[in-house]
Amino acid sequence: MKKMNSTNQHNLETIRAICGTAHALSVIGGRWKPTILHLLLHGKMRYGRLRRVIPGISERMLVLQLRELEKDGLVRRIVYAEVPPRVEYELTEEGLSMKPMLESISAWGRYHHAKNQTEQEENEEEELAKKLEQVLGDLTP
Amino acid sequence: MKKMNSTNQHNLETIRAICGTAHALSVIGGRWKPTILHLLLHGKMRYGRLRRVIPGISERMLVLQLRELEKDGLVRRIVYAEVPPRVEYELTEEGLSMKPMLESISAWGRYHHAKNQTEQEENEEEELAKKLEQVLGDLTP
DNA sequence: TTCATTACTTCCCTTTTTGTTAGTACTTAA
DNA sequence: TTAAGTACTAACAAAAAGGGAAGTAATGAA
Repeated sequence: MKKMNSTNQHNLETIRAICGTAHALSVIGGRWKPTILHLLLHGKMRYGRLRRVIPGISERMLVLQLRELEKDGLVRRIVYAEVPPRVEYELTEEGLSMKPMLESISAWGRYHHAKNQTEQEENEEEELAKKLEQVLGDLTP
Repeated sequence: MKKMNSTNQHNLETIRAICGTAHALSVIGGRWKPTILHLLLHGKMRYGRLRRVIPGISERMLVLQLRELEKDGLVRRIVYAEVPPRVEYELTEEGLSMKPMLESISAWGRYHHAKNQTEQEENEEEELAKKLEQVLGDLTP
């Protein structure tokens, strides 16, 4: 039997209500949402094109994430009554209002990623040096 | 400056932006991480105090998220050789460098949360009005 | 001796998110 | 008649994230 109101859900909602950050993250935090939003920042796009330019996304996920973004008021879905069907997606005003935030996230992410990579390399070098020392120590007792 | 609007260049920048964003989100995206970071922005804190001031967090989760933040170089763990034990957590330089990003996320989150709440209320009002109309219609045929 | 304090760790389970695969409706072109 | 294009939907499976409860070690106080 499932519990009707999981602690998980409750915690999530509490945190979202308390903290703007948590709310924002719950809105843009899906696996494919940053990608979709970045693409739509440059203009509207059809469903099929989104699918083709996002490498590795499944149709299910694309639809799911688009629906959530729509529900959150960030994306507008425009359906043309044609055959074959044509559906376009574009950012709403609210979606566009995310631009500064998205840019600051991206900037920090790139900075941190680069920094951590060099640190990791340094650590690897250190480890290598230690191993080398050990080996040399074993060889020259 | 020359005109450099090749699709290639554009794609490259999109990918960079997405990678940066995805990396950042993977670092701050845990359920309790924004809360922890927000608290530590105001100064160092002991483990027990963190646990007490974060409502609803389990010890398992607190430790898990702190360990991840530490691994990502955002938080420093300071252990004092005492009994009973004392462990303090504080942001590193890199952790502090998140401040502008966290603020822009929080600001947008609050803005969006507020806006969506009023919209939801308006929708509820509309629904109520519709229902009222229906009822009145039924009563006065 | 037993209890309290502190900062964890372990085990097991539930919930949430993401992925895979197949199928739908409709029309035009070959 | 069959295939191709479009924008989905449904059913099921796997993986990741999160939660609950109990246990640990060291020491001093009652």
